[in-house]
Amino acid sequence: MRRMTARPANAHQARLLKLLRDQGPNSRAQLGDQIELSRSKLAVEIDRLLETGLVVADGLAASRGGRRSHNVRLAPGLRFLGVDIGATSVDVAVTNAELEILGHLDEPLDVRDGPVAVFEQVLAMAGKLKDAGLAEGFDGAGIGVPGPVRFPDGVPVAPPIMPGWDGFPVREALSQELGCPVMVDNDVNLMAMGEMHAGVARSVRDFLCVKIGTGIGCGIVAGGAVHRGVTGSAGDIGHIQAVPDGRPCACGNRGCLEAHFSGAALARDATEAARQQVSAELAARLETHGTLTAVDVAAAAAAGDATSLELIREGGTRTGQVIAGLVSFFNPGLVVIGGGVTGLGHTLLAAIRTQVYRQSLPLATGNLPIVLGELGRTAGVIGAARLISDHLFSPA
Amino acid sequence: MRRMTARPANAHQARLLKLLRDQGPNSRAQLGDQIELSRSKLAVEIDRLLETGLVVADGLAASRGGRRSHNVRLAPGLRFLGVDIGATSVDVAVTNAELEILGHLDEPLDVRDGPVAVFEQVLAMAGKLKDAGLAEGFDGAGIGVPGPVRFPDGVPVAPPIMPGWDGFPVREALSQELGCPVMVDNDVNLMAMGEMHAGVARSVRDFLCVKIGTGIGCGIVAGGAVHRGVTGSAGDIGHIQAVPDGRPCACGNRGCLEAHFSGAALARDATEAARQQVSAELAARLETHGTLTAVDVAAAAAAGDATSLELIREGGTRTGQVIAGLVSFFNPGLVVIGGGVTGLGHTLLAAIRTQVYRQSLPLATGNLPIVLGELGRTAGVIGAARLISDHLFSPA
DNA sequence: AGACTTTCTCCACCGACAGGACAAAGAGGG
DNA sequence: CCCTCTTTGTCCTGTCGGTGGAGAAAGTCT
Repeated sequence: MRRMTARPANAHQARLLKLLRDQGPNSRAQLGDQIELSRSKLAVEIDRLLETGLVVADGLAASRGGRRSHNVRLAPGLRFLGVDIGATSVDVAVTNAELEILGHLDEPLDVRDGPVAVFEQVLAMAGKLKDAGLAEGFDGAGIGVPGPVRFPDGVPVAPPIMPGWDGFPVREALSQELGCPVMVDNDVNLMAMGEMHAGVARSVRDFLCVKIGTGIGCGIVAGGAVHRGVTGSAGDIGHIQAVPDGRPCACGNRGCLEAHFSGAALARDATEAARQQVSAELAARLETHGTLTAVDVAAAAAAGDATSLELIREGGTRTGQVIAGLVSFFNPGLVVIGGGVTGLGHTLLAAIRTQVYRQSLPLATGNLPIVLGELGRTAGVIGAARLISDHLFSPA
Repeated sequence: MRRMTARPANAHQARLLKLLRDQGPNSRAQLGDQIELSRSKLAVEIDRLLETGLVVADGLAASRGGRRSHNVRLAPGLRFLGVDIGATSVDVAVTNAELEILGHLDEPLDVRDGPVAVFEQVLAMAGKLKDAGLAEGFDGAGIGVPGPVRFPDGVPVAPPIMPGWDGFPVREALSQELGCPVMVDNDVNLMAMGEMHAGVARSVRDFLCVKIGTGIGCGIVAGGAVHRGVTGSAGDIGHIQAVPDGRPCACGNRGCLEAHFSGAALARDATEAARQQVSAELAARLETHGTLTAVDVAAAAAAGDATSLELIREGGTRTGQVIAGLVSFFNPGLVVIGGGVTGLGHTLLAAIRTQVYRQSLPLATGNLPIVLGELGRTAGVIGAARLISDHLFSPA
């Protein structure tokens, strides 16, 4: 299959492509209702898009009491690759132009193995998806990495948990390997974009997306756009002080949020509790698995283990303290909680909510939903596909 | 004088008006260099602006080796009123269309007297400036109030320190009284806009502006635009918890930043120190003035009083702790410190800097200036004038 | 079958804009 | 003082983007 080469020639075409992406097949009339453009002009632009091959005819729609409309849709052969690299696992998915997931793989991985090893694995996973017949090639790829990224050129900068990645030209290297345009961003930002595109944050223009996995980060969406900060490190809330003179953190300070609550901290606390025989439930799991993770704590809590519940509640409270400050500062319309620890579910959510509603100003919390993400581990890859499609569906 | 009635008819005219506002008189050629428009089209738009009276001819400029250029400038009779209402004082200034201050008054005031009394005073001050021959009327006014504002309609909402203002239609009422368009915003946001227009934050697109006065607030500028949050309360950092189980705060919580450091807290601490005879310097000032304010602490510190220095240092450390979190979160390119306590100067600044540089991530602080505001108490009124001019210089 | 609706296309007209030609006004050199 | 070069500003024409109306195409409903 010939890969996508054309780009929208102007802002109107870009707008139309994004409408078709977000809403699927549409008739000219439906599109005309949503765009400030006369029918005639609209027809011209759609004809041009049809010529480029980005858009194809999609049969007749049902009549609404008059002449039946001719639908158009994005080219069905377009394929985006979404990659979400975490600290200990990676998700790779193929989507069509409407950002629907056609195939999704996840594998364990150690990001500390460095970019070369990681990309070998990622490319192999992409190859598997191709071999399964889901794509013959990719028109674009979005990549999320667990650290700060200099966004314009797609290069990680000084990532604390990714030694060996500093300055590696991710965008350029992958673009070369895949033979298509690539965009790179922080994994948390992509999760936020995913939830904004297809999750709980649909149509919300100002919100925070807190991702609690191995570490803790926060995607910031202001006015419908991701705020990345001047060096791409915005949202790095894991090292905000949550406990004065608290636990030592890898960053050199004490009391960082991440030192007190995160996937890694929770696993450590649980192991400690198991070893000290504080919790029989956890001790049994340690015996079985040889090591404990957040998943074990979630399972133990679900089984009613008091120690696990207390660990989750305390972590939620710490996290809630920090989020409370961010809510006062940023005044979002929504807070989304996601990431690996989402399995901790409503115990965690309740602790966070309690703390935020107690500490933040009533005006800021009055109508503030705090909810779990809706997309789970697909949020990142959908966000990645969204990132590259936003790029490709903009005038060149 | 006939007041401004016209508004720019399109985006080009708006762009030209803003260029003339920010750069003063300009020739067509100079304007053409900064705008993506052909000379012919540019000339047409300028002619139209000349017809409306918003812009006037301003003589010939010096030759640059060829034909001398005909300058144009914004109508010299345009007048904006900038009002910055604080908790205990009010600033009122008149500017021309280039936002240069032609006259400036400040008076003490108690915002708790309610909107009616306050506006009576403000209108009287505006009248004085008129009587001084600085204006015959106003083409627009910007108003800053010390509390959250529902921005689109210019109404304070649930302002903690402004009982009696909740829901008062400030914009509508003042527009009626002054007979000109009015825009209302939080005083901190206006300070940020002022420093962005004419102060230290010129040409910075992402920065924080921390105003420490009676209370503490923070203006947030993201991508060159003020972020106000969904309910207009963004930047309300005074009630972020700075000290776990710290002092009780008026908001009902404990350990709020504002309870530990602000103009009001500092005055209280100083009075306490004077009463307890910890500081002879402060005790003497209490004797003389009957009451102590931040100004007394600043003076005592300047005179070498150890207690005052320590109070400032501790306050700066607390503030720095909170700012450190915000810096990690927002990753700004600049932090501006301003407000009434700016008089505390470099002792305060040093304490804040130390804490931020210690606690925030190196990537976020690596190239982060933390500086005092440059405009002092004019920042608010310049920001207010800027606010209304941005509004008036946009297509209707 | 006829009336009404909805969708889409065609066409004439308008305004936005670019770019070149040209005029005006100055600098500088011989 | 004349000539050339430079810069600025105006005028004119051609092009393109875009609107809105007329009308054809293709339905539904009575």
